[in-house]
Amino acid sequence: MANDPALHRQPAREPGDKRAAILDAALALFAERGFHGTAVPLVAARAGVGAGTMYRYFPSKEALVNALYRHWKQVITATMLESFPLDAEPRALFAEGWRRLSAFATAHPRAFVFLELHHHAPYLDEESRAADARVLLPLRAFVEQAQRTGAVRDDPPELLMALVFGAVVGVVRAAEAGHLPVSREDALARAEARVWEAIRR
Amino acid sequence: MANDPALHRQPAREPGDKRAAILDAALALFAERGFHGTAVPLVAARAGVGAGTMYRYFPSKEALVNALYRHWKQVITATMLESFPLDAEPRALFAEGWRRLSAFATAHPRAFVFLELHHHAPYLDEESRAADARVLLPLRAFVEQAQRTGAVRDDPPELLMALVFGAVVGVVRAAEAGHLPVSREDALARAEARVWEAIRR
DNA sequence: GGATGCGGAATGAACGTTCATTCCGGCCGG
DNA sequence: CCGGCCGGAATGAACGTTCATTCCGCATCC
Repeated sequence: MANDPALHRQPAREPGDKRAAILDAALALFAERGFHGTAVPLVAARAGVGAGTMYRYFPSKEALVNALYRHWKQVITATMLESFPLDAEPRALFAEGWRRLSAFATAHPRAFVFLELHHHAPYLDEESRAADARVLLPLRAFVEQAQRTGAVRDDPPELLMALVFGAVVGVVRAAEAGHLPVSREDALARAEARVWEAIRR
Repeated sequence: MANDPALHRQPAREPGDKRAAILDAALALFAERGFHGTAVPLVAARAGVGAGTMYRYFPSKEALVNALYRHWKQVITATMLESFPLDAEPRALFAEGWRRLSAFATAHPRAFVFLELHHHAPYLDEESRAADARVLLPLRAFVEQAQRTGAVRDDPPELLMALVFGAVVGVVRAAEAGHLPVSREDALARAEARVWEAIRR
């Protein structure tokens, strides 16, 4: 920002520098105050740019929130799916999936809250909505495979996924609010064992 | 609403009539679009009253959302706590608590979503925040009692509660979004058995 | 090598719109 | 008739967005 002397000594103007600053500021504010509760000039101030500069990088506030949503959805999708050990045992598969989701929530808590808060919001466009399916479909396939081997209960896969993901969100939000007497990592690790008991046969 | 001729022929003006209409309209709109995303004149139109009339019943938009929050928090608190069979077995206690929460979510799905969405929002006042503790503290006591009898795992009670409540929210939201191949009641009933497995010793 | 001027990025004051809130003329029950 | 309640037009503040202007690094020229 303006009080950073380095900016004056070394311009260090990499391209995308400000774009990243805007996305970062928008993530924090949208996660905390919601889309309608966040004024564009406020995002600009937090990003350390002028209000007009926002519109050099994003054509509108809606375009900004969509870009942000897609960016983090893409990160969480890659985190969950990249080189997943498909051939592992169901129990190990669940542990690995949980571990990856926990790692994302721990590394990027604001992004996790943001994605959860803006899920299916009316100002997200088709492309952003479609991004959801890209994670959910492979996950559903894992559940069905685990059910076929008899390791997981025969409830509807969507129900089990809603239950598991809901539990993760509940624990992360409680940790974020400071309601838990243990660290987020510790809480998520303990919850993993509990939730596996919920879905295993 | 405005196109109901009965309103003109028979005033049928019970006291609190319009107040209830306003609260009902606000519930639907706040649950769907959020606080900042909902314009006051829109609430008035949906309630079938003039924009100015809103301010005869609530001094401000903030006062309206606080009244709404407190009303439904009070309803869910009464639903959960009233004449609870304290002396029952832990398994039956859990079943009854789950049944009551499910009944509330089924009877008032918009209120359930609204309460969840506005939990700890910055425009809620101290009184509204304090209402939360009135449900959570007795529930925590139940968990601790069940842990003492050895029926429930010895994880932090807050963690178990976050996990259970998160799972309920996850299932309700999935049902609300039409993502489940079974009805909300059916989904919640199946999930009850699953979640008990998660927390029982 | 230093001065000059150019081009695009950045800026923030200003614009039209939308919002929460106020105000007032009319309407309805007594 | 009259008094209170009501509706919706009016109001000012705040919003998203635009645009005339400034700023800055670099190439060019003397």
